Amino acid sequence: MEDTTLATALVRLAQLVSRVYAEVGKEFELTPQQTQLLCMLLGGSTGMTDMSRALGLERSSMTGLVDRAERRGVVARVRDQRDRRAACIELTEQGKEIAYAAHRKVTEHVEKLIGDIAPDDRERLEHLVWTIVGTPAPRS
Amino acid sequence: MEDTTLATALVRLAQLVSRVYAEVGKEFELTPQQTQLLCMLLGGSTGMTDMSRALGLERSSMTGLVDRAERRGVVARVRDQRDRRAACIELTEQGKEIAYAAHRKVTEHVEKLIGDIAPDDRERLEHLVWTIVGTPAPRS
DNA sequence: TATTGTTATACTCTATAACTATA
DNA sequence: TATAGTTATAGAGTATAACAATA
Repeated sequence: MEDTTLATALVRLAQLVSRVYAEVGKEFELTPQQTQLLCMLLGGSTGMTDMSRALGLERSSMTGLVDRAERRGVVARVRDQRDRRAACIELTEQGKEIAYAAHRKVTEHVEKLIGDIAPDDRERLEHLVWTIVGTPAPRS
Repeated sequence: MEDTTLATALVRLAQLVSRVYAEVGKEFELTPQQTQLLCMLLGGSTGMTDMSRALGLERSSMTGLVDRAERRGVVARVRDQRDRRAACIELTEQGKEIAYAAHRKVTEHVEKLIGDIAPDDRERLEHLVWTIVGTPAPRS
């Protein structure tokens, strides 16, 4: 009756990783969602609609998320001159520092989670997971 | 500048799995958290404190979560006769049905996510992930 | 007309602190 | 005293529907 399938293992892994966001965020007095937002913005600034798609949220939910992040001084809305409806969400200087630090910590925690697996296994795992998430690591 | 590390891949994987819970939950008119709660209870009934540890939540947060799940008729609090402080959270009949169905759907969605990887790779992945999450699959 | 983003509203989720009841 | 769970409170997260401004 014990469930030992691959799917269940991945679900468990995902839960552990999610908790990393919560723990790291706490160190910076950020919520898990704000931490995720900041890490995402390290990949570049984008508009509200793009971000809501990337995070799987409604646009109206993004408004609140960005409002609170802005109030904390980690992001800023910059109005686009070409399309005056659009807003570009950018990291502030403080936001960049926190985002870098948080990203580094998330990576550290996840590495600790992975533990000491053999380099061969590690490479296989990396390749397989990238295959699953759909953006395979470029052959180096 | 593109981040192709294993840690980043796992973070993405976690986000995809989280979304699966949200999507599946929606089909049953459950929130992602309620869906997770129900799936967890398929493993057996437990007390509030145990559950809060398992989910990484405060006990007071559990109270609310269980309140709402109870109001929906999917779980029930059963008082322990030996320790009259303790409450055992159980799935109702309807809760069991929904939990089974939701668990099946979650598995299906995750399987779809995994896609068509070779059986060999699949087995390797399964073994590696169970090693990481700490409850290795029994050698069958 | 379609799109971008916001507002209004109503829940759910979560934590902290203080509490009750039982052990 | 310690533990199991709840309540009170406050804030964060989220969705739906209706809206404003711009394209």
